[in-house]
Amino acid sequence: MRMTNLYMPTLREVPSEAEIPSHQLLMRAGMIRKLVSGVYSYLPLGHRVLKKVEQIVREEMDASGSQEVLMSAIQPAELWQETSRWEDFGPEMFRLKDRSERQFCLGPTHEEIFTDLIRYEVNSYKQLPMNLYQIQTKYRDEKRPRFGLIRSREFLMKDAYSFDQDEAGMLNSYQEMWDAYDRIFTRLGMKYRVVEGDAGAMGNGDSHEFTAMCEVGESNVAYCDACDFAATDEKAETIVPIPQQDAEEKALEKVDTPDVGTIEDLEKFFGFSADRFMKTLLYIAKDRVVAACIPGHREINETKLLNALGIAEHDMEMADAETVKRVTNAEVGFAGPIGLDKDVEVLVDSRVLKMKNFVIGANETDKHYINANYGRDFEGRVIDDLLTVRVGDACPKCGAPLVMDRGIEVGNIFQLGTKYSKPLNATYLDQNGKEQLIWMGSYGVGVSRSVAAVIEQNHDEFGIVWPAVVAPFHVVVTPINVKNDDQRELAEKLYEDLKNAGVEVVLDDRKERPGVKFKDAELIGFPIRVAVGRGAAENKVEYVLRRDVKNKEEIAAEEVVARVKEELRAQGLNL
RNA sequence: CGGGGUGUAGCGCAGUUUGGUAGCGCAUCUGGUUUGGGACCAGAGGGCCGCGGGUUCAAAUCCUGCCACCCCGACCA
Repeated sequence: MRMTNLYMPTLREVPSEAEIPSHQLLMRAGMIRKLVSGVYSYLPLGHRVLKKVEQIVREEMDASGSQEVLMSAIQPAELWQETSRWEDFGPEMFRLKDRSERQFCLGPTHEEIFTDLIRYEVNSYKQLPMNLYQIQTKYRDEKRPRFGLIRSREFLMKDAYSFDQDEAGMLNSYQEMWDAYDRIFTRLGMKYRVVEGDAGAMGNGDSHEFTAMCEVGESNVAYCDACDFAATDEKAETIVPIPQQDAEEKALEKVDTPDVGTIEDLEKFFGFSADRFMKTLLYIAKDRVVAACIPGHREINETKLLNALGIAEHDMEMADAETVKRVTNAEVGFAGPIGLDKDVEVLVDSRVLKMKNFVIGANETDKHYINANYGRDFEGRVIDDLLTVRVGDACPKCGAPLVMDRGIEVGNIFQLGTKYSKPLNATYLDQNGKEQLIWMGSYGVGVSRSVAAVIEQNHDEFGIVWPAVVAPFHVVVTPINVKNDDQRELAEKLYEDLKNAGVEVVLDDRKERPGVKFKDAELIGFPIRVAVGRGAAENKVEYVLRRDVKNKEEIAAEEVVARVKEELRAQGLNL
């Protein structure tokens, strides 16, 4: 490709809307443009990268035995109503109606649609196991699209669904997908971790997330250096030590605590540390109010609370001040489990049961109880764990202190069990002629998100540093001065030679000064640059790797093709 | 959805306080010089100043309603 024919509008300045490196660089390198919030167009360079990531995913899925299909993005409401996810999925679903008012959505995921595809025609155990996948555009009306391709409302995803006879089969399929994902992200050159995840709206079995580690990531993962434990902060089980407690239960007593509403205030007021208090957090969950009681020195984990309540995220929010006043008869800051409005369900983190003689809100402005004790003074539904993990917490597996890091969730795998086959009645006849539910799994890779993740892990002050396997082109040939016949002719020759050798090469034939060409080449991130300049008359050119741009090597023109092929092979390309 | 902010040329911004010819840098076009790290000179094109109402002789500027976009918080591939 000649650069004069390539639509790659690069920008010198950073668009003000772009906050993180991948978004800024994708915009500046002329790879994407925003259409509306959370919706992007892919220009030629960006499209080539997207296709390459897609192809790596496709190859590894095919290698795993999964079969590619293509489903519509438009899905009828009826299928979603069968699993009751039409309501459960909530406002994130893009919904639309046809001319006769029939309801549809733009698919945010395809469990229902794939299950429907196989439910009438997979009838026998002989047809199982089966695994189908597609690489297709997904739609989610995110509350807050952000960070360019990382959180967009339209995105390219590979989604796969496995169908098995029983749990053992499902676990086997799950492992196969895990292995395939390891191969995919390894080929993409990613630094990633596989972490236990919370299944959320997808299912209720185990799930794992493949997280590309980087500073701007939106997921927090907790992991252990001493063993293989790793989980998202939503999922990670917390081990929370409760300090030595009083031996005897003391008498409950109401005390004045003027203007002492927060845990910090309480610590100052009583001179106790935060672990001597119990917080009572009020939430509105599907039109009712719930109270979550947790040790005062820890933070709640709303995902765990949602799971305990069995509701979806969009059905719960922190209670507003008005609601707090109504159920506690007090200003915000004095909520406690004693004397709360009787319709409020009280959930208690199990660690509270180990605490003795602690301080709680009295549901009366400027009053707290001291010496409160669970069981004697109040009760509630005890939940094992409602807390958010912290750096330094004991690893639930081995007890070593946990470490936390950020990352981008680029893939996930879910054990679905019969969550979808049951409501959709996807069954088969086993060897005994008995009808059985199909056991399912679902498996996602964020293809467009992976493009952004690769950039987050591979860039420098000058631009993108593409791994060759996903680079839009492998090589840029840069004649320094296109008016110089020697340079122009040698550059043209190298361009042809490289093309003939199967290398994806761009000839920067623009009438620009060298600085402009170098800046653009580094911004776009071609893995290899061959500059044809003053050495052209002697058949000498400059050979530079993007990942080591300061290191310039002068080589003979005859060596170029061999050197390029050698480098690209070393980076995992078949040439 | 709550809080904050911004909408002026393709990109980055000034101008709005105090109403009076719509500007600057980059990019683009023409001509010339230049050619190893985002050149220089001369000239040129490009604007529903987010949209609708209102006030005024006069609105980018004041009032008002709406919309879009961005950031922070809670959710996901």
